[in-house]
Amino acid sequence: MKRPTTTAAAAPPAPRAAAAPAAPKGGPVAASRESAAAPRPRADAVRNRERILAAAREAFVEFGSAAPLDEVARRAGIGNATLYRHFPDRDTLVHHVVLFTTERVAASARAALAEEPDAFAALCRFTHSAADERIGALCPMLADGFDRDHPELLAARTALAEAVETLLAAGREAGLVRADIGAGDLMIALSQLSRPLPGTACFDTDRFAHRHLQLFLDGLRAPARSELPGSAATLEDLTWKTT
Amino acid sequence: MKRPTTTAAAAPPAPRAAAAPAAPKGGPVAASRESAAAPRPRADAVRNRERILAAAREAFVEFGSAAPLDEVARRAGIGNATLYRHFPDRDTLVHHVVLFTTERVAASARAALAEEPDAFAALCRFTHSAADERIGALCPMLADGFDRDHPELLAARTALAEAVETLLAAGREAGLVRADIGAGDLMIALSQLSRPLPGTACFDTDRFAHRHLQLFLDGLRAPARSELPGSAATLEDLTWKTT
DNA sequence: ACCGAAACGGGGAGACGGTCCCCGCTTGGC
DNA sequence: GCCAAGCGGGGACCGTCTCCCCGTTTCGGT
Repeated sequence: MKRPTTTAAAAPPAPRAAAAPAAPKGGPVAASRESAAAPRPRADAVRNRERILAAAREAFVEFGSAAPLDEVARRAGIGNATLYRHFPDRDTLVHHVVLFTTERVAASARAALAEEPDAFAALCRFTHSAADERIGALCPMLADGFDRDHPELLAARTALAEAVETLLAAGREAGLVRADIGAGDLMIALSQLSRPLPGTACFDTDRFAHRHLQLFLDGLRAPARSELPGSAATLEDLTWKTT
Repeated sequence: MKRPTTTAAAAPPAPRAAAAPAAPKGGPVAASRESAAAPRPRADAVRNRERILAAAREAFVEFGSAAPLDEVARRAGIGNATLYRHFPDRDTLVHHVVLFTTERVAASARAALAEEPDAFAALCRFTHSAADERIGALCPMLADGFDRDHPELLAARTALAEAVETLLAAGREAGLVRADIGAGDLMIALSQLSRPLPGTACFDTDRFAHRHLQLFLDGLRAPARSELPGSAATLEDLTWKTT
């Protein structure tokens, strides 16, 4: 859960070796001039990059997106200079953490949908694994200066939205999920319940988070046991927010 | 919080009129020397004191107990000097906010218990009104330097604990609340769901909070719809926490 | 095994933001 | 109508975070 060793999480800031064969042998010197600025990054640099993203994700969930960067570096077990070398400023780091997390959560939604035959079981599996993936790290996206409309993010967010909506729709159609809730309701409550209580790195969040998520999920089952105040929260309700 | 000035956090900054008749008319000058320092506070001072407590409660829920004090003053609609005059340092303010909130939440628990015939309805009423009372403002109590054992707080906390336990026990005995949850589970989830999402003073928390609380409450009903991981959280689990 | 270059870590200057005090003005209360 | 308690704004101090500099280590190719 804490080790993001799985996929090639995001577009690396150091342009990857994608264009490797682009440089013809004939002119290695000329190749180094412009397009072929892709000297495959060192193994330890890649490892550190992933450690930083994982550490930042935890720290952002705990302290918000204003978490001290030196603290992030400390948790990642690296020097602060290394952090700044990989991500020149805070905005860049936040951007990549959000992207990283969005993609991982979306992947877990698709996996749940594909692998669980029961629609409600799929919803449960997604919910618990999104908590483990620290979906709360997406909250900085709602903050003021964040570039919500960056193409990379837009794509990732759309994919996530689609997966979650599908998951919920399946549950509703199977008559297993009450009809008066929206994907926004799930995402908000999920973020809230999986966050550590403020000022308390101390007692382990996870022990309680999964209990309370399960209780919440029990409340989502059909038939509904009560009437809800207000109206269902859609995912648009989350991204819009007019400051 | 950072400064261990904790010692005197107790003394009420504005000695109330408790000792009002202590000053005999015969010697008003002599009276001002020591014991009778209880000149009934002015009406506007009392009003400001309450505004500060209310504003601080909101700010602490939103930013944690490290919220900028100038921000608290701004929300209270007063100058910062007035804030410091009422509460000489942050610890004192936090102390009084926690006390204030604890007492109000406990009162609402007792009211729910006394006035609602149905045990589950009482639990619902308490839950929603605790959210309105910003129970999340009690979280600073879990922070590092906080003097949890101050007599005033201890009494208030005990009263709150007793009321909540009674509320839950009534629900359990009536067979309306599942048996595998503790008061700690309720209080934690309640705090979490009623908190604003970080970095977002923007979209109104309350609109969603009550929906999600209601969903959570639906999950608390008997019969239980699932088996919970871990074990029930007691209220001791909340106050202990060994840093 | 060796070498060059890429990557790393620690320490510190600068800047930002929060705390808290000082002093002239306003307002409540007798 | 008096006067003292209470108020508000502005600013100096100070702790903290950011970000850069430079000597050292480690990777990866030959």
